[in-house]
Amino acid sequence: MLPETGYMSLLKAAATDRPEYPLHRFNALAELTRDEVRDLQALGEPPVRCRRGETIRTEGQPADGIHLLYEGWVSSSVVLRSGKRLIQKLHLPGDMLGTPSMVLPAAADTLTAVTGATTSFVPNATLQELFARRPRIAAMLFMAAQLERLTLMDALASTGRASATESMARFLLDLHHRLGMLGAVEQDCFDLPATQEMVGDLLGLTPVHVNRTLRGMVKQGLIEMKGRKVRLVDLAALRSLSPLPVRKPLFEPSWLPAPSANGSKAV
Amino acid sequence: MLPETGYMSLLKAAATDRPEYPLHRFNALAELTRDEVRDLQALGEPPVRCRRGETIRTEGQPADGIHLLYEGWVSSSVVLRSGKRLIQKLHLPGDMLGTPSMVLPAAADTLTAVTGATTSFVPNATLQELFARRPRIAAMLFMAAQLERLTLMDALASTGRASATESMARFLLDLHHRLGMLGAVEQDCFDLPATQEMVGDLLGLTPVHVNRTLRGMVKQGLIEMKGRKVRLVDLAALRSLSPLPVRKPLFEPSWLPAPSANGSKAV
DNA sequence: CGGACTGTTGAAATATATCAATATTTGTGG
DNA sequence: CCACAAATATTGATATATTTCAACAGTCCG
Repeated sequence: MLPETGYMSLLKAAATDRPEYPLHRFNALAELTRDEVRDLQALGEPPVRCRRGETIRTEGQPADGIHLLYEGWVSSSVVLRSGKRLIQKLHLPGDMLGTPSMVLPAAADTLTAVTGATTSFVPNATLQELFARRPRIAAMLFMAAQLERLTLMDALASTGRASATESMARFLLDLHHRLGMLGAVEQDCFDLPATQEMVGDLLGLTPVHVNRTLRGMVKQGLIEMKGRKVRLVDLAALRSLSPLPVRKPLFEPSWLPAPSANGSKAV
Repeated sequence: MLPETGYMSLLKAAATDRPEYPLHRFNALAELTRDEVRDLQALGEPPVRCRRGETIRTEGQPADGIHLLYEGWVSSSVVLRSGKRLIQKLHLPGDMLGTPSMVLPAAADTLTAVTGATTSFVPNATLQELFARRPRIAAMLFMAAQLERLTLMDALASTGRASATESMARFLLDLHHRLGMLGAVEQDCFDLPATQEMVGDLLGLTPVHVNRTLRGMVKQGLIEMKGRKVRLVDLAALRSLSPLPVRKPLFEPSWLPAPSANGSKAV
């Protein structure tokens, strides 16, 4: 019972000193009301901490909810029949993990902590309730799903059709952009906790070739690397290498429903 | 003004003799009430017919709505910076086209009719109203988006990481499955109106290599081809070639909201 | 301190792209 | 219905990016 006690104490600590769920993804879509913020912050169960390499959820397991990522990096991966692993996405804080599996009896992907990570579980029933009570948040979740589709479409465009260097450029620019929104980029320099093997599984390349590609880009003066820090030296050149430009989603789409009136009091 | 008259008469004809929008995608998720069916059938503007090769909507154009596909095949494509074209998906009847662009100021993809096709436009404002009025349909649309994400994830798994033959097997099995739901498959034989170049743009292969791959599969006895008809001769072998199994979505997920009570009268 | 990951580099093998030429099909106007 | 042009399919020879295999050097972490 020893592990249990550690887990319980962690839960207790989280309940009293709960970290904040980053809402920048929602804020990019619309200005949230105070009630909406409160609802979203209270959505999940108490956040749980897991260590690097730990599995949060395994492909094929029954899945009856999603996970909110509070802190850290988490990968979403699938194993192909050939035995190869495919990483579909590297999730950053603020992402909602595992939503595609909501329509399946079992989880479609495996969620693994790339760094230490804090996540919070949200049962499907809770989401159902939110959908019925807050049509505006429902619409935003729908839009978030469409944004994820766009991301996947762009990934599809870069993988297979583009050269290794082009794919890599896109990957680095995407991270640069997403980490930038979290304030984790300084002078175009950021932490890349993924191993080269992971990057390979993400881009559809051999780890060996990932290495050669990165070294080549360093030699060309496109990037600098030191340990697990990367600096994008020549952003312009990287952008012109990338098969697609980074997308700018629309701010406050006109067709969002009005905020619901039912909150703690007025709105 | 000549084209206008043709267009107008077509609209009028459609208004009186409107074709049905295939709802099998929704029916796979939940049993629709009569009111829901009525709402969905009345959702779009009068359907419009377009001919093979015609463009329904171009990438970069302002997009303030989506398209329901009533009949025919439509491709969704993007042009990369390199000039290469990427086809993201071949849409079949019942699909909703262009939803990812709802979160963007301009369309993310170009919609082109692969065969003659009938589509109906749905302004974003109409969808907004539906979201607010029918939370259950909103939830189903959300789930449909998640299903599309799964499809894209699988496509990502097959493109770039799998061999040409494996990708092709998956592509053919996917069509076999989707066309089957529409009743367009007889004895594992179906029409494939896409050119080999299109298939190449879809799988990330050269048209030349698409040809070699198909011919190879014929020689191996996996498939048969005659004109633009394909027959999947050895389904078992194709399935074991495919990098991922075809997914079976969950029927009637328990967390769907209850149908709204407001029907033909009150709102 | 040592063992296990992780990164780096080289040489050979291979799947796919590219270039090019010819056959076949499809669509269109007479 | 035919004839003709354009689009599409087919096949061969060669080029190339990436993989695979293999060996070794760092680096992390208990």
